Amino acid sequence: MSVERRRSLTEALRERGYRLTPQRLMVLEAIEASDDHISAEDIHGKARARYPYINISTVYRTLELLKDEGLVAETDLGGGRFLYHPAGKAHHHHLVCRRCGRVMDIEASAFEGLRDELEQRYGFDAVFEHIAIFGLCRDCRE
Amino acid sequence: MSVERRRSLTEALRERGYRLTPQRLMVLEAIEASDDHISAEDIHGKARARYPYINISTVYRTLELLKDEGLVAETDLGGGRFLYHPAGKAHHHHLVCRRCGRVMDIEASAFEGLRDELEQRYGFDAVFEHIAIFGLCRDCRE
DNA sequence: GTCGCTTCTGCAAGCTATTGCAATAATGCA
DNA sequence: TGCATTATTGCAATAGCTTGCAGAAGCGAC
Repeated sequence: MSVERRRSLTEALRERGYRLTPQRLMVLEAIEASDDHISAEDIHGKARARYPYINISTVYRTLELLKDEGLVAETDLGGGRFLYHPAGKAHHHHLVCRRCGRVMDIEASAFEGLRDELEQRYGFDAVFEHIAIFGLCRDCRE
Repeated sequence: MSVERRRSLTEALRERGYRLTPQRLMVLEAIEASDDHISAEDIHGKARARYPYINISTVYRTLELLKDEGLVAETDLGGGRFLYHPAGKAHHHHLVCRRCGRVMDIEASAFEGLRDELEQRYGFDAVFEHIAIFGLCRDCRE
């Protein structure tokens, strides 16, 4: 994580009365260092390699904070645990194949039609955040 | 539960090599007796009122079975636990208001557009089962 | 630098849900 | 009706995540 990045994070947190702690930095860096989605357990493992005393509950509390700040996105891809990744990139969603387990990323624009429909029919302002949709991928449909 | 209903359930289970046990009947009846969605814990409570030795793990395993059989639908409405209801009625989904907590039922047809889009763009056969969509209801949008 | 306020952390306990295993009981067949 | 087979149950342990609380530490003021 760059120095500029860290400074902006410090300010972002401080504006809301949060503090910048080593634990929080380690959690965020573990997520940013991951190419793919990463689980809370793996984040804990990476952070503990640098600071063995960090507790898993601190990881979960930090993840909640980073979610609220919009820095990290949480997704349930159906593996019995939540996965996390940086929210900075363009919003996207996931198609999870129930047979082969493959996860495809799709553009958020796929949901625009549904969003408009829910708005018009029910007056509902839907928030789509890293949705996972389950089903069968092209290859597994035979 | 009517006698006819029970007989068809017996046959439905037996066709697949399952057995009809008192525990399974109690779980299913608890769900059917509930007007609304009901949690696993509440199902366990109702069943235990009739048979105090039934174990919570039996409830969960029965729920899994009933889900597989298509008799019961499971939904995560965001309260930190899953909720269950009979699947016999028309399929529907849920709009959950993040502010007031209100849950609106919506028709499954609202998802047809999205389904078609995922099929055409990605060749993906999406399965929408009692989806919960979070956002803001009409009243809470101010 | 250091003092004090308030947030944050680590620990332990707790919650919902799942799983391995041995005992139990439902079903088919003689 | 009784027996053998095999699904099912209850128990206990476990996984993932959350929460209450007391001590630790970040941050601003001096």
